[in-house]
Amino acid sequence: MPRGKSLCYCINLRRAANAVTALYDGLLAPIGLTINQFSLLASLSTLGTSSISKLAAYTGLDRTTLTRTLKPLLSQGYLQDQSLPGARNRALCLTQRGVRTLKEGLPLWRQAQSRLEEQLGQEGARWIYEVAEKL
Amino acid sequence: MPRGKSLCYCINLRRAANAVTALYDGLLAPIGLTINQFSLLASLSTLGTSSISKLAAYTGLDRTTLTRTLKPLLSQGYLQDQSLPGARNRALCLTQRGVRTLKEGLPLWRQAQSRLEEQLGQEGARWIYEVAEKL
DNA sequence: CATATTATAGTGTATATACACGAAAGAGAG
DNA sequence: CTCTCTTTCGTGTATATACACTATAATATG
Repeated sequence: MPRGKSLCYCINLRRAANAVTALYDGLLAPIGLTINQFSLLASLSTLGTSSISKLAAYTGLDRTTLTRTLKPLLSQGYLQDQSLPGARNRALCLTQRGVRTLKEGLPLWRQAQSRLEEQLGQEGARWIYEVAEKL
Repeated sequence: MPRGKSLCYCINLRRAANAVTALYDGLLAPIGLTINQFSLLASLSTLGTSSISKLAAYTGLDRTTLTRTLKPLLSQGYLQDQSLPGARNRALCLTQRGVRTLKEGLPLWRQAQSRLEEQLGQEGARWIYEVAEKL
C-alpha cells in the first residue's frame, strides 16, 4: 500500500515540514539539539539577553510555546535566566555551553541546508523563503 | 520589534506550515475539526475500513501518532472500531456522523484552498505539491 | 499616593508528532 | 500441535504548538 497523495495544500505542507525537520534533526543529532532548539539558540544569540515576549515577537512563536520549549534548554544548561528575583521580565541569554554548542552545530546545519538544496534544487529551496514571507 | 528573518529552510517551512494550519483550522472551526482531523476522515473515507497500520502507510504518519490522533475522533463519534473482540487488527471506519461532518466540511476546505491560492498565487500553491513529492 | 490599566509571564488543557519498548495475535516450520 | 518469527498494536516519554485563564509587576492617571 503506497502513500496516498493528498490534494490539500495544508497537509502536503505539514508533511514537507515534518520530513525536512527529520532531516535537520538527524544531522544535528551529534550536538544533542533539534533544529528547533538550535534555531532558538541562534535567535537568542542574535538578540542578546531577551525576555520571553521579545523572543516570541522575534521568532513569531507564541509566548506560551516558548515557555515550554525553552524549559529543557534551561535545565540542560544551554540558557540561563539572569532576571532579578521578583522581577517580571525574564532575562534569558546563552550560557558558555550554549555558545559553544551553537558553534559546533553550524557546520551540521550548513550540511542540512545543502542537503535540502540538493533535494529541491536551488529554485525549490528559494521558494521556501518566498512562501514564508507571504504568510 | 519585528519578526526576524531566518535563513534556515526548515524553520521557514515550519512557520509556513503552522501559519497555513491556522488558516485551515480557523475556517474549519464551524464543524469542530482541525484540518488534520478532517484529512484523516477523508483518508479513511477513501480507504474504507482500515487498520491503524494501513492508515499509517497511506498517510505517511507514524503508527503511534495515529493511535493518539484518532483517539478524540473515536471518543467523539466520528469513527468507530468494528474489530472483533480479541482480534489484533483494528477495523476503523467512519460513522454516520463522520460521513456527514466530512460532507459539511468540504466547502469550508475548498474555501481554505482558495484562500491559500490567493495568498500564494496559483504557481506558488502548485509548488507545494511538487516540494512534497520530492521529500 | 491610590487606583486603574497594561505588560509580562506561567499553567491547564488540547492537538500533533515520533522513538523505544513491550505485549499479544497470527502465521509458518517442524 | 508446539515453538518460533512476524505483524499489529499500545504506552511511556519527549518535543512542538497554541488558546483560555490567572497572577502579578510596572506604569499611567487622578
